Order: sequence, then C-alpha cells, then structure tokens
Amino acid sequence: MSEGTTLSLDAATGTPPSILHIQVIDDLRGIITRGELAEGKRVPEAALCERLGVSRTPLREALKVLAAEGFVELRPNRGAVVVPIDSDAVAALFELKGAIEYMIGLKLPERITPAERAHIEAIQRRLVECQKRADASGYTLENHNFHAALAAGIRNDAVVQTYSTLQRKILRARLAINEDPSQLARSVDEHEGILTMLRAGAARDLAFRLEKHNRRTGEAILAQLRAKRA
Amino acid sequence: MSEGTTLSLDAATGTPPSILHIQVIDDLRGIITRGELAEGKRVPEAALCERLGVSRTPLREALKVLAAEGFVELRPNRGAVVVPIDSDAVAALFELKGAIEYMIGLKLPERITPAERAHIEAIQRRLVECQKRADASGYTLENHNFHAALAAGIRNDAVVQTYSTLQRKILRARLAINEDPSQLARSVDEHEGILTMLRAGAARDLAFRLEKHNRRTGEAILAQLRAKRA
DNA sequence: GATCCCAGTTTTGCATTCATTTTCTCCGCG
DNA sequence: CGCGGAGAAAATGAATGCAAAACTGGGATC
Repeated sequence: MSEGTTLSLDAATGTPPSILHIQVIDDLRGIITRGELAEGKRVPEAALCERLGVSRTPLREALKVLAAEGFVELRPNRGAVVVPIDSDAVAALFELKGAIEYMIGLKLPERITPAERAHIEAIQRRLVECQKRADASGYTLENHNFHAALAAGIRNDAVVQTYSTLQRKILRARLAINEDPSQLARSVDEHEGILTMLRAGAARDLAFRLEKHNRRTGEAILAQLRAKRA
Repeated sequence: MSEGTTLSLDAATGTPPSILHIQVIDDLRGIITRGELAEGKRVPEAALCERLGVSRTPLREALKVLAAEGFVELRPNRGAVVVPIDSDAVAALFELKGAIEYMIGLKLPERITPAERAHIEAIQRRLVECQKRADASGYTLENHNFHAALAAGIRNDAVVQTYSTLQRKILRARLAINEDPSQLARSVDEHEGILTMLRAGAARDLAFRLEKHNRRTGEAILAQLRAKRA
C-alpha cells in the first residue's frame, strides 16, 4: 500500500501515532523532501488522496500540519503548494542550526553518557565506511544520525525537537542538489576533530568545531544550490 | 462569538488565514496559554466545538497542528489532553532560547536598521511605564514585543519562527504563575544594559547580556513554578 | 488576433454521517 | 460491600455530502 524508501529519519519525533493522519504527514513530508512533488506546484487533494490511499479528511489534517511546519503553503480556496527551496531560507536554517550546535558543544561533555558516546563513535565508524565506498546517500543518512545523536546527548527535548525540524528542512535542500562526494572526506575529518574534542571534554573547542563544521557544510550546500538555480 | 482578550502575540507568524482552522488554532492556543483548559484534562471535541462555534472538522485540524506544536497530546481513540507544564520542559525551553538569544546578540549590531532600533527603544520606554505603574500584564505583553523585535532584527526567518514558538510556550508557563512585580525593575535594568550594548554595537557584550537576562528570567520563573507545584 | 465574459466543470471548505472504540451504567456475584 | 462484566451511551476516526469558490473553454466583441 505505501512506500519503500521512507528515508526513516522520523522515529524520534514524538507524538504517538494517532493513526492515519500521522502516517500521511510522514508520507507527504517524505514525498516533498525527496522532491517527488514539484515545488511551487499546486497539490490537488484528490490526486494525493489516491496516491496515499486515504480520504480527504486525514489528508487535509496532514496538510495543515505540514503548512505549520513550512513544507507547504495553504492558499485559501486555491489548494496547497509545495514551498520552494529558497537559498536565503536555507542559509537562515544553517545559521540557526549553528547557534544550536554551538550550544550543544558547550554542554555536551558534561551531560553525555558513556553509552551515548560509544553510540556516536559507532556511527562515525559507519560514516568512514560510507566515505570509503563513496556511498553518498548512506552517508547522508548516517550523518543525520551522527548529529541527531549529539543533540540527543544534551538531554533537552526542546533542542532535540527543534534540531530535528531544522535537519528535516535542510535535508530537503540537500537532496535537491547532487552533493559532491569529494566533500565526504572533509566531513569525516571534521567529525574526527569533533570526536577528539568530545573525548577530551573540551567543551569550548567542541562548540567551536561544531559551529565551523556546520558553517562549512552550509556554505558548500548553498554554493551548489545557488549554482543550480543560475 | 469569540473572546476579547486574545493576548494578540500572534500576527507575525506567517501562513495566510486559510480561514476557519487557523482561527481555531489561535483561539485554542490562547485558551490553553491562558490556562482556561486544565492541564492534563481531556479536551472534549463537542464542548470545544460549541465554545468556538465550529464543527468538528476544523477543530480536529487545529488539534493536529497544536499536537505538532506540543500544546496538546493526541491519544488514539481517547481524545486530546492539554500537555501539562513541566518545569524540566520549561527549563529546556529557556536553555534553547538562551542559545538563540546569544546568537541574536552576536549578529544584531551589524544587521539591525535604525528604524528597528528606534522601534525597540520605543518599546523599552513603554516597558518603563508599565514598570512604574506596576502593570505586570502590560509588561508581559510589551516584553514579548521587545524580545520579538530583537529577534526580527537579525532578518532570519527560521530564527524568528523558532523564537516565536519558544516564546509562546514560555508564555504559558509565565501566565501559570503570578510573576513577582518586584522583578520588573530588574528586568527593565537589564533591558537598559542590553540597549546600551546595542547602541554601542558591542556584539559580544550584547550577546552575553541577552543570555544572562534570559537565564535570570528563566531561573526566576522556574523557581516560582517549582514552588507552586510543591 | 487578443481580450473579455459567462456557462459548465472542478476543487475547495466545512458540516454531517457512519462505523468503531471507549467509557459509563447498572446488575449479578463473590 | 467490592468486583467484574454485559449492554447502553458517548466519543472518536474517517468518509461522504453539499454549498461556495475557483478554474476552464468557447464564443462574442473590439
């Protein structure tokens, strides 16, 4: 009935599945994130209902939530449109993410548990594997896990929630471009530096490196994004 | 049909009124924020429909959005409940807000326009008036405007959006306690210091003061919150 | 040839209806 | 007197129905 490649970046989000509409939210967000719905284009309810196999009620509920999240825009009496990826907006997302990651870095050393740290180290090993195999999409997924795990370590629900929202929006931009595989090595290196600081408990340096990693990644993505539109 | 005291902290949020359900979202969020719906209590749809003068469809759409925002929790087949104010969660909100305000402080001097600065100064004068009159609720409102104006100054939609969401949640906690009017003077003083740094263009100091103001406010509110529950 | 206008069709917003699930009530039983 | 359970009543999740608003495509007009 429904899809295979869900990207499964969800899970940690919260809210117990109140059943249908939650499913639709996730499906639709996935469809938009993967770029399967042309941005700026009108989204007819009937077609989506058919595609997702639900009636209009849960679909419309989902659209309201996605509108609140900023993935679609609801124009009264004129249907929903997929919000276009705007490089200024993406830049804004990275800027905000940088501020949050800086804070995460500052507090992480004193709050993370050994188990969590081991988990992060394991993810990093998988990232290295992906990089060796030049498996960009696997890398993207594990990279999300890496940063989500860092965020989870500070034990602050508001941060985890907000961070996850930011990541989801950024993922959309990321998938809209072809990420340069040569960047993977650099990213792995930066992660290594981050882990070194985490191991050393050097909060300030960790924060600094996280912020820098974020900024560099953001700049790379923005450059490609702007190039693509030009 | 609908209420007078809307607290009107909305407005800047976005999304063009797709009509009914947006109204319901705002109304219901206001009702919850003002504590008119006992926390932890089940939210009967029928009663709310009557109160708001709408049918179940837009009400349920609104509930879905508010669930995504974290104001209510949807339990499958068992209705929605108002999410209780949890002091740990409020602490988390303040921590995140601090990180964002720090970033705002760093970037504000180089981005704010003279007009915006004048606007903020005007708000501060009104805050002084409120403080003199010991008008706590007027103060709360203008205080929100003050901080929202600072956030707006950095011209980053993601920040404005996220910041506004945080403020809304914190407001709920704030209204749940009786804020000590003697704190108003201190708050005014801190604002004055913030403005001094802003005028001087001292980004680092501005960031520091904003973060400190946030932390102090948070601690005061948390103390009262914990006292109340004990 | 472009523009305007007006039926006819489609699509949307919301109310209502229907099928389940849950909750309440009340009675028998231990 | 408390406990458990059958059945009734109420509430929820989702589909359908209906009125109003927006598109569509001819045809007349300039």
